[in-house]
Amino acid sequence: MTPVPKLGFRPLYQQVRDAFVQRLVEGRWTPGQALPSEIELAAEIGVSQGTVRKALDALATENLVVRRQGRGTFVAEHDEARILFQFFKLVPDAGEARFPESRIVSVSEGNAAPVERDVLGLPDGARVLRVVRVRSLGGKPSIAETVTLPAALFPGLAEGDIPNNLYATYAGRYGITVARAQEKLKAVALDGTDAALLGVAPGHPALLIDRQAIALDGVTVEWRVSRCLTDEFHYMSDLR
Amino acid sequence: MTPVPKLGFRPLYQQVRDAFVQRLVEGRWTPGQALPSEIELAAEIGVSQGTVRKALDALATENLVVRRQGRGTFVAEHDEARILFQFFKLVPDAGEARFPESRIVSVSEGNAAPVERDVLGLPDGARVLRVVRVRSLGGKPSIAETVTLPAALFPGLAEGDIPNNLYATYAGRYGITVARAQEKLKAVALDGTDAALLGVAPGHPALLIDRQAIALDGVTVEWRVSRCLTDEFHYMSDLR
DNA sequence: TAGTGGTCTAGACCACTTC
DNA sequence: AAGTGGTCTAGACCACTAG
Repeated sequence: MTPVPKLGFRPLYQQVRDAFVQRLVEGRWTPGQALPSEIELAAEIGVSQGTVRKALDALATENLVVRRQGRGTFVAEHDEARILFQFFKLVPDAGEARFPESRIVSVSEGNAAPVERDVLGLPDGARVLRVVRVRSLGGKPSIAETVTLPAALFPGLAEGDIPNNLYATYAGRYGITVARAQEKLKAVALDGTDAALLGVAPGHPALLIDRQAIALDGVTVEWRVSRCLTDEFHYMSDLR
Repeated sequence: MTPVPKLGFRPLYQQVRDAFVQRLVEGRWTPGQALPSEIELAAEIGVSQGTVRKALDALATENLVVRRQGRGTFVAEHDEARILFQFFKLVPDAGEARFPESRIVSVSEGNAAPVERDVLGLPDGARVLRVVRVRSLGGKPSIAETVTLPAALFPGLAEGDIPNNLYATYAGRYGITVARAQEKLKAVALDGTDAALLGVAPGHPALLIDRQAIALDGVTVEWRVSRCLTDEFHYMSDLR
């Protein structure tokens, strides 16, 4: 007898995890909501409590849910505190991290340029929103950034006020949860435009952050390029 | 009856994990070595196999051991591939990451300056080694860096050749395993000295990386300040 | 074929929160 | 006191590697 090599083998708890992610994608479970207890979920799906536990632990590791002993398991929210911790790595050299304030410079819509289509994975002729804003840390303009979004994903966003906490808005108004982001950092000299926005001389060194934000379903939903003054701030990176 | 609040409660599997880390610190388990099987460890310590498993899984998450199904659990090594993946975040804009070559500029020993004592947690009067080197990526000088080490931890290092892969040497010759690192990034303009080392004009923008490397026992064993050209490279950071 | 880590289950008990 | 997630155990079976 030849043993059958199960090539498509995927552990049960990962299948359960995927099913749970699907519920998040579809909005059946929404941010802040309490999930059913492990026992209930296990009974519903027809697996043991331990398997449900492994699936939920995986989601907790991915910061998609928060587990609180004695209380329950909750869908993670994009509140400022969480974003500050998870997605905002620019902190003061001395003192505590704060969520930056924003001043909108311009909002526009147009046909996606080839670069934008490439980064966001959009088809020819797709339209994008472009938000340019200056963000201040401790009252001082410190970040000049351009946020590029697929217009199709965020209908009506350009008409209203652009909120300060974008990720909370993606989740709350559009049901899109940013699960992770990839950043590429470079050191550059500021051009005249950005220097003026930040109130420094042209040529001033700045940290260039090129970020792609990726939603639960793996789709890139935002391209953000930020130029940051790092005279009194630094980008924090933990390696382990 | 009042239930006793166990303030110092620490799960068994974490205590087991700590005991295993201790073996690593003491060199009873050395890089590359195969650990006893889960069953043997469980029998030796007197806990269940599941508890040993949780402890080993924790160590694997911390990149201190590597688990290979069907083969065993091994102490992680500081080979170039691992360092490249874990501790070296500067990659070419196009193409594959490579381990950089090094050219030593100077090696010196002296009394630790106040900053150095502060960063490395050294007492007054302690001595340090300072290594200045230029590292090349793809044949092009791209990183000028100063590595500062407590002389007491690395006796005789200054006399011999300074190897390219420092972390492998810390582990192999001195039994010191770098477990994690904290990096602070800034954008700066290069001064004349560094610009000359890297073959660019003074004032050229560079990515400043200020790294503290922390050993298994939590002690800071290295302070490294690197100035990196990012014209053809970027620093990769994954947020999740 | 034997030995390893990986998965899955079932059940007992503990720590924490809330009522 | 009840309900939640967290720990610990014991055992069965699976997937992978090596001799």
